[in-house]
Amino acid sequence: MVARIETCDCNSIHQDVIDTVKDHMLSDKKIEVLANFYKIFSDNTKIKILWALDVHEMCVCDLAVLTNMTKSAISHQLKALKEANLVKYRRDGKNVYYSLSDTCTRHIIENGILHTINKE
Amino acid sequence: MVARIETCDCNSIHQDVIDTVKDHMLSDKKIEVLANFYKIFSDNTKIKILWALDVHEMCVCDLAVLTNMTKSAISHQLKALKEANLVKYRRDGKNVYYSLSDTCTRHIIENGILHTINKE
DNA sequence: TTGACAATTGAATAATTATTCAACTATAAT
DNA sequence: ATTATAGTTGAATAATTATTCAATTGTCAA
Repeated sequence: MVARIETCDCNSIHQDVIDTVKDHMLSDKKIEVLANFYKIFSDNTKIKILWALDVHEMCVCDLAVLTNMTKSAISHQLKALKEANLVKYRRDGKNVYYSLSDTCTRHIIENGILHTINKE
Repeated sequence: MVARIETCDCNSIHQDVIDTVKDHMLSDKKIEVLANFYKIFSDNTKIKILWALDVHEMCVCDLAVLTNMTKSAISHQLKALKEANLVKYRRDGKNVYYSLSDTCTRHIIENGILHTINKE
């Protein structure tokens, strides 16, 4: 028997509505994965990096100059993008060149722009 | 004359690439607005609320019970969703009923699910 | 094999966002 | 009017995420 933790002191809950919604609810796992996916696109730096890489592959240093940030900061961000499978890389001598690994990336960004077109 | 703050000590920057990318870059404003838009979808609670409201309009208390969170926490989240113009509300007596104000919301979520389908 | 430099890493710090808490407003019923 | 309940609010706190800093790795050239 699990102790139910009350977070709500309401009397007028609509239990039928809650039940219906629960039946149609996404799984916690799906929500978690989805939130993590959009988390990438909720950061200015990451969007900038992704958009730049869609134009041309770049090394860490190029990205640092472009964004006026340190190589370390960029490297940390690229790590997150790698873990999300959004970028790939190749080493050439001392440089590591990054590029997009997923064609959806541009669409996600463009789609977001469409939905925010009147908000700038 | 603006003092250039050096964030990079590299010698091997590819200035041609940086220039090309700069030409195709999104404006800072667009990136900002876009990041703020996706910020909404980068939070588990907000996704849960939005998905629930797509199924049926709900009062704050219903949402609190559904998500097992306090009314206050839900209310704060709803405020953010209101400011993003994603939800609308109507008062009926002591209750305030929220619903989606933008049909794009479900598409954004479903689109995200498509892109993360193999990651759960 | 040593020096130089691009890149990465982990830990510390800074910045941002979510939640809690207590006080408050709005509405309805007595 | 008073009381009860739904919802909101602002400030404090907690939790999360980004950036900095210092040290380290990998590669190349001398």
